[in-house]
Amino acid sequence: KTDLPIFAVRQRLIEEFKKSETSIVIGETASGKTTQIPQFLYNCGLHKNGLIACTQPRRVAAITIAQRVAQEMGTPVGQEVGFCVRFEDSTSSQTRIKYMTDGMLLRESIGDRLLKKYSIIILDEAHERTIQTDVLFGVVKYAQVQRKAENHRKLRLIVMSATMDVDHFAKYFSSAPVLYVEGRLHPIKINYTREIQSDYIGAALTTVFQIHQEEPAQDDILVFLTGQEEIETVAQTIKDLQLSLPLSLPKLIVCPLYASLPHSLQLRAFKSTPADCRKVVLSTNIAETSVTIRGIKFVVDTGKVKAKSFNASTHLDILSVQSISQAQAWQRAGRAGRERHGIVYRLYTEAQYFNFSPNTVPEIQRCNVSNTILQLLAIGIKDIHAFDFIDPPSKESISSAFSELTLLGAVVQSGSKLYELTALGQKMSVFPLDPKLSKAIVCAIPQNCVEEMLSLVSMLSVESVLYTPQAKKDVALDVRRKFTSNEGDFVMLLNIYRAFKQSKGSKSWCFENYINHRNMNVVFEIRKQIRGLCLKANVPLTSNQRDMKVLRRCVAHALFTNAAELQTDGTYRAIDSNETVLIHPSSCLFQSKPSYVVYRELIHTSKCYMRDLCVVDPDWLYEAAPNYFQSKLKGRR
DNA sequence: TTGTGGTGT
Repeated sequence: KTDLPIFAVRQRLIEEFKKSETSIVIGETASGKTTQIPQFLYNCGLHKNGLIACTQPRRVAAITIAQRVAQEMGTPVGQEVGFCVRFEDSTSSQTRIKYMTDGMLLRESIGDRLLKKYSIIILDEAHERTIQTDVLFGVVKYAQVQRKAENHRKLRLIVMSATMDVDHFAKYFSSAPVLYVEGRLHPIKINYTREIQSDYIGAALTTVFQIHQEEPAQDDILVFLTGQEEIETVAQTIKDLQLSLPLSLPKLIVCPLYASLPHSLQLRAFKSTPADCRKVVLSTNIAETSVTIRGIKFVVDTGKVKAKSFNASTHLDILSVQSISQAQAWQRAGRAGRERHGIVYRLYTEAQYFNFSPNTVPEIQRCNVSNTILQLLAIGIKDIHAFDFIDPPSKESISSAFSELTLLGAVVQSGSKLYELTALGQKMSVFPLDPKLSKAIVCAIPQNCVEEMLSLVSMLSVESVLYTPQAKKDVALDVRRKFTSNEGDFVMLLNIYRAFKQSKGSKSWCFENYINHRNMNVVFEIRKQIRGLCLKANVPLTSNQRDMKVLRRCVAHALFTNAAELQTDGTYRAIDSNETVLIHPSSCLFQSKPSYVVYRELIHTSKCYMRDLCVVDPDWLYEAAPNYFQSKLKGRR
């Protein structure tokens, strides 16, 4: 390990850390900064017996890095070195170096805004600009100043990032010194197309076969595409085309890679390639940051990505194919040069590259921020407009969040631009859930159906638990028919949860019923966690197993802004936005036409569809928000 | 009559 480039600058880093309260460390992955810098600080006693936090955007990273560092220090995980992620905390009173997800540190700041148990906080992978890291920037900056003002122990901050946006970070952190650590990336040759490619999928196929015919086997290829369907189509095309190639060429092993692919199939992409074969990994942006594949020599970059954007006027999240940023293009290119020099084929011209925006728009400017705002208020930040965001969300996005939270009764306006948490909002902020789902739990308390609501909310908090492979679609739908309900998908989900519980979490039960076992286990974990939070908050764990009507009424009280009304032409009208919407064909209510429903979410594809529905009585909607519905219905023609 | 980039509490 001592041959890592970081050891060459160890002394200089330590001196700089001693000198300045805030430092910025720039270094590529594989520079060793994440594993070594916390150890340097610990070994020279700079933490003064407080905790050293090192935050990561991803759970897996927090866990595996902690394990590696513990091994290097020759101690079991959980003693001097530990990790803390949702559902799993390995730390003990001995722990001094704590790897944690940034979301976890943010949660802790609700209990102590000054984060007093930490003497050093390292924000790692800052260039990824997740919502949580962005909010933490403001929280730790405030904590540092305020701790000084209140004569608490000094808080030392270290921001670690790849080579992007350096000036932006330095400026935000009052011109903190920037320290560079050499990476270990091998040289990469970049090729652009000479002409603009109108068909990036066709261009990707051509490039893959060109590499395949000209380059030695064993040199694997990574292709960046935008989504599952595209990847499966390209995979099939490569397999088909391979049949017409000369037999003398090496065999192509095609490996799709995307997050919703079952784990066992994902693993194929990481297996080493047999001699005389070549691996082609067809991946979404999961291979940009979340996973690393060894042995990649060629990267084929289509320059496209599927990304979310938020429309504050319609309150809609839209997922669409967009051009990547220049920073993303370099991140992708870097995937080629990890073990030896690599070659990158960019399927766009150099002029197009210079037209890409230099940096990816931070997530906080692309998504609905209701949850973030609720969290900031819970931390104790009263004036959101004055909060020191490194890049603030748009005014429209913030006011859209406030109007949603006001409607839900979570906040009230207490000044021209000031908002306060209500008692309800306080209760809601206890749960690490979408605000509407937190409210559903609170609504269940007076109706005495808390246990059922915990199950439902947990089911609604994961990606779909239904597993419907295209080839076995009819069988899957048929075997799951026993769970469906004319009261809607919410009741169906509760039925599935109950059957899964009765099977004692059986994997074979899931297999037989076309249910995703991995996601069901997450449902169990979430339920256990929020049930624990209820106990801590003295929420009575009441149960009403039979009466689904009372459960649906609570749902109506919490999700009334997601209500839709049947129109005479058979379509629905979303009452909040007045848009025409349809029942998604995957819903168990697809064949029926209930007069009023609430939905979990809208997805905008070929049409605007409501996904996950619950049949409601319009009276329940009025009960929940009389003024809102009166004005909404007045506007009707 | 259909489709889900990736994370996280």
